[in-house]
Amino acid sequence: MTRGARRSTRSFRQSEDLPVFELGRFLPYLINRAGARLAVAFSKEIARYGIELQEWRVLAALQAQGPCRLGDLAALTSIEMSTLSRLVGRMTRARLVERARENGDRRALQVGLAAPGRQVVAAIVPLAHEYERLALSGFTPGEAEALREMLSRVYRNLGGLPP
Amino acid sequence: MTRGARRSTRSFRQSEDLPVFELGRFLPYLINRAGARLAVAFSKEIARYGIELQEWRVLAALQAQGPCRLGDLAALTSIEMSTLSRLVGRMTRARLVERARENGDRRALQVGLAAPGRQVVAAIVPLAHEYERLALSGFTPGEAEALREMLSRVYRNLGGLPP
DNA sequence: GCTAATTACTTGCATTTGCAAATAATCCGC
DNA sequence: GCGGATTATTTGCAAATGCAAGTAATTAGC
Repeated sequence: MTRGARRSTRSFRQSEDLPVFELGRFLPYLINRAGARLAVAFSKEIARYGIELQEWRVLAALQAQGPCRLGDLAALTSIEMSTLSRLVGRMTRARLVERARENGDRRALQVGLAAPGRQVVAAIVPLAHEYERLALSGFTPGEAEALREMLSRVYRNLGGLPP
Repeated sequence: MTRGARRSTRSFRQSEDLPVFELGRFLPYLINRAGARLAVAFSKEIARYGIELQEWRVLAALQAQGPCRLGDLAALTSIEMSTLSRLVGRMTRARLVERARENGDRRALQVGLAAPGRQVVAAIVPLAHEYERLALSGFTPGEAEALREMLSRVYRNLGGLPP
């Protein structure tokens, strides 16, 4: 790594042997970039309902899955447990969700949509679909489906690392 | 929305008219989920170089694009400007990057890799590629390329909203 | 060439985050 | 059924974040 590595003076672009990293073809970059745009735009969109993005994620997950444990909700939303714990606390105070200790296992928490939360989801879901349509402008249904499927595969491929 | 909406007692799953939101087919969800897994796993991987994810994003962008302005770097990394300003400050103190006011327009900042930063990128790039390979396990080259291309399209589709 | 508007970044401040440690309830093997 | 793991969630704390407001340099209009 040190052999003949005198810094070239000729060009502006870095060089130092290493073939330039191809950011524009790097999958994590492409995913992050698309996700960030989606997130920023959609956050602003739903701000008028007084809902922030993480809250929407929780609401959407609960609408889709029904009531579930905090841990399940964390897995479902990709929100870290301690963050989620506090988030659900706030959302409970805002009457968006309801919390109750589970019968049977009283360590566990059962989180479900509260009535006002249901109303908010009902209002936002159409917007969400509109955004998805926008994101997929120019895609054939087959392409859109392929994209969904491949993203799921990527997700699964990264699943079994923790041991 | 209030008509006959007595809360059903029979089932556990929510209902309340609204067709259940299909989270598993919702593109923003799929993107966020894959991105979050990638981010968490890769963060841990590079922690042993004392580098955090956002720092890696900056380093990778600079390696790929060469020196650029803070604003460009913000666009390139999807990191918010004020966050990036402070991040680049820390990275400068850590000798990962170098900062200089631009000649010509002295408001602007020119940010480039410093020598130790280059070493760190050189060490991490192979890991990054390994992660990408892992994420794309079971993909044909054609599929991988299609995925990249579709993610770029999604990104572009969401570009022209701000007016 | 002077002033107003714009651009490029920085900073103050209130909040949110994430890790690690704490708490609380269950489970496991005798 | 008792004590030590284990699991589910919460909380303390330091650090990171994002918005809005501030600063500094440049450009535009006259």
